[in-house]
Amino acid sequence: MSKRQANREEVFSRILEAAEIEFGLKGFGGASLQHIAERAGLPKPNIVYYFHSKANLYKQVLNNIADGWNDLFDKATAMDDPAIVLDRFIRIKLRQSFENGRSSRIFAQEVIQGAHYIGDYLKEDLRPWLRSRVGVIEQWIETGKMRKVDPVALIFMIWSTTQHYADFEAQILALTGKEQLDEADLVRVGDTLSEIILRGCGLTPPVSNHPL
Amino acid sequence: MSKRQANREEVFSRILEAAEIEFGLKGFGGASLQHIAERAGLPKPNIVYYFHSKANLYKQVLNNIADGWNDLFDKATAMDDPAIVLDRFIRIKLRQSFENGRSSRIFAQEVIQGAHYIGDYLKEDLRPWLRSRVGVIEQWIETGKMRKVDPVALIFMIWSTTQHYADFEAQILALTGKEQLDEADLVRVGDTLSEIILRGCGLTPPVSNHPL
DNA sequence: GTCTATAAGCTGATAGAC
DNA sequence: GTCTATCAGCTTATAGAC
Repeated sequence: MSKRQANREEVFSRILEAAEIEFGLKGFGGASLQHIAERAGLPKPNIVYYFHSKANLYKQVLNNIADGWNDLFDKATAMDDPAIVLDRFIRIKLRQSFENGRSSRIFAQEVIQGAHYIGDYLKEDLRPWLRSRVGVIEQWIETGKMRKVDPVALIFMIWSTTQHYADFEAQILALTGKEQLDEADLVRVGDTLSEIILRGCGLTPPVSNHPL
Repeated sequence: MSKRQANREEVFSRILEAAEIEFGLKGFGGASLQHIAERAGLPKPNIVYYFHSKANLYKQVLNNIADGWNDLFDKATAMDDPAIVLDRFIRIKLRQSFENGRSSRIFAQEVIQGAHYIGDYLKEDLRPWLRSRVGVIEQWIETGKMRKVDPVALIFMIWSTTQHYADFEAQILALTGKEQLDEADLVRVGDTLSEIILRGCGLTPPVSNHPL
């Protein structure tokens, strides 16, 4: 790779990171190329030169986020133990919320505002993923491995409870008086969520509650 | 009340409703007084005349939303049956999400963007409310009425799972292929959430599962 | 390829006529 | 009290120098 290409990629990722921060703080409409450029340490027109338009830069940011979301739950089959799979799924999702809240907040704002830029991803990628995971849960129920619950509502439940700690971080900090959430919070919340949801599904939580 | 005052109040509420819609769709930064004025059927300067500034109009909208959030859980005491109280709390919250999602989405965007305009409400109103509800749950646990769980994490769990159906409505519709959520969905999701959370707390869900 | 300069339009807010 | 006309500043995006 030439020096020029290396520099080009470095500029690309610097802009993307600056854009991620600004879009996360103010949403698509509230963010401006001006502030993104300042944060990236570049003249404003360079942003447009590299990404053609604000909307396109936003799409790139959204794509980057969606790419990083491959969960362990992906590979689970009807053969696996639902208690272990769901416990891990909850704790991994929760850790992602604690450690990379910005991505979750950008995605949340995009969905709240109607999912106009990400609608295709939801219908073409996430929807098949959901259907296949619902199939696994239905098999767990049919084979008596867990209590009969609505699989879609269960998955939405795990998503919402874990993402809450990223999306509503400001509210949680204001309510608890903390300056930031720490590893102890992660373990405590993970234990609570895992125990309630697993017991609610008629499962026994795994003995070793590693926070992962 | 004079005719003039009546008209004044009607204009006030018309602007507030238009603002609620625009802020809900695009967030504070993305919404413009121009579009709010057009939606309200008024010239743009009238918005500023009535509400002094965009930020103030936004605060008024936020205040209106917070005022409407007094739950039945407010009046619960350690004497009450946690199964009945929590079941009702979940179903009322869920119905609010189904029927008035716009309010939830405005509030969610405000919190995601840092809760700068609503920070005082969180610290001065919602925080004491949370502390008092945590106290009730702790007494339920101490008197053996329910299993020991982290009370704060439990309340966040109920908030997040119910608000999810308002805030992430676009995602849910895209994933399920529905055009809108209906009464049957409300009952089905309410049953699932109530059963999982109550069983997870060592409680037996109430026999009659009214959606309220 | 990367920058400066600038265009064309929209922003929140105001001044002043009626 | 309500409107028209307008302000200065910021928005995205482009044209053209280097």
